[in-house]
Amino acid sequence: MPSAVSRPQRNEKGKLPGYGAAAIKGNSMAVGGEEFKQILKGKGLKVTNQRLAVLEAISECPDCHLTAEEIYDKVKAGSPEIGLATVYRTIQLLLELHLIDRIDLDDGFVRYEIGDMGTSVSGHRHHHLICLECGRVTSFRDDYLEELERRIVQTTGFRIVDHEVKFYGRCRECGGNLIEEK
Amino acid sequence: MPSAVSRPQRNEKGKLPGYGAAAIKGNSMAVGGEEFKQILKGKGLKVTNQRLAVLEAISECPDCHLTAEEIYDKVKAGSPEIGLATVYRTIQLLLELHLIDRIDLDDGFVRYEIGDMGTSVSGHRHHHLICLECGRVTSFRDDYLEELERRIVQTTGFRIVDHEVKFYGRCRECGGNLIEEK
DNA sequence: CTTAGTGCAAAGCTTTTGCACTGCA
DNA sequence: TGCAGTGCAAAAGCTTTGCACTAAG
Repeated sequence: MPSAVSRPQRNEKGKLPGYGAAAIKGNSMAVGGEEFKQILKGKGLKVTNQRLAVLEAISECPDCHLTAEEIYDKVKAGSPEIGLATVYRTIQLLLELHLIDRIDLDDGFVRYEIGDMGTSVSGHRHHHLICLECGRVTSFRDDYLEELERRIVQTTGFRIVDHEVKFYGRCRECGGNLIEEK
Repeated sequence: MPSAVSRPQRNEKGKLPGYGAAAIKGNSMAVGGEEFKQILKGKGLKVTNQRLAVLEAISECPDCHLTAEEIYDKVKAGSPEIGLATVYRTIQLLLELHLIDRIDLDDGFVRYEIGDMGTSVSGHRHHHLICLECGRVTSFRDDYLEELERRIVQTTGFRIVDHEVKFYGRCRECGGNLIEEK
C-alpha cells in the first residue's frame, strides 16, 4: 500500500510533535489511563495494549486533529505489530464511549480529537477557527452560545444537548485582522 | 437506526420525494439559471444541460441535504444518460464557484446544499439542528454569532468570514423540550 | 472546427469485514 | 481455558481518473 500518497498535508503544517515508543503510560491521557480501564471493565470490555495506545495517541496532542492513518502511524511507533483495522475498530469504540470526537475540518480528511469529557452535555465543547489561507486550526472555548441555545429551544422546541461550531477566516499571521477585506 | 426524513441508509437510495423530469427550468434555482449561465460564461466554462440539471436538483429542495448519489438519481430522472462521474465533477465545480456547500451531518454521508448566495461573507449562513433521536435535520438562521465573532477577532486576531454551526439535541416530536433530561 | 465536457469503466483510497490466531480475564 | 480482541488480507464504498466520443461556442 502506497502510504505516501494519502499523507494528509496542508501547507506544510504536517510537523506533528515526534513521538517515541510511549504507549501505556496512562498519564497524559485526558481521560486518564486508569479511568479508561475502569470504563472498559465496567462495560465488560477487555483492556488491551492496543486500546490504551490508541487513546494515548489521540490524547497526547489535543490540537493535532489526527486522521486514522496518523493515529495508526503514531501507535505503530510504539507497537509496530498493531493493525490498521484495530485502529479503526478502536476509534469506533472510543466514539461510542464518547471519549473522542469526530471532526471535519473541510480539508477532505476525517479527523479525531480527544473529547471534552462530560462537559459536552452542558454545551461547553471547544470549537475551531480554520484559517482559509494557511489551513491552521485554532481551538477556543466559549459559553456564549448558551443564550442562542435558549432562544432555539423557545422558538423550535428543540432541546439541545451539544453543539459544534466552526469559524472560517484568516488568522493573525495570514493578515487576519489587519486586512480590510470587504 | 433513525429512519427519518432524508436519511439514506447504506446500500439504499432514492427514496426521496419523487422528482419529475425537471431540468433546465432555471427558475427554482436559488442562483437563477440565467445567473449561473453568466457565471459559467464569465469563467470561460461551457453551459451544459448536465451542469444546469445538477444545480437545479440541489436547489430544488434546500433542506434535502442531498448526497452525491441522490443528486445523481434526481438528475437521472430527467436526463437518464448522465453519468455519476459528471455529477461528481459538477459538484466539484459548484463548490469552487461557492454556489453550493458541503455539509457533514454526522450520519456518515457527505451532503451538499445550495449556498446562501453571497450572504456567507457577512456571516449569515443558516445552521442545522440535528435530532439525535430521529435524525431529522432542521435549518435555522441567526445573526447572533456576530457578537461572538467580534469577541474572537479581539482575542485571537482571527478575521472571520464565515461560520458553520451544528446543534445536537432532541426535536419537539421526539420529546425535545418536554423531557427533563439531566 | 476546436476542445471542453461527458459517459463509461477502471483505478484509487479509506474504511469495514471474514477468519484464524492471540492473549486478557 | 473461553471468547473478546487482533492481524491480515480481501471486500466494500465512495470518489477520481483515463480515454474516446459528443457537443458547446
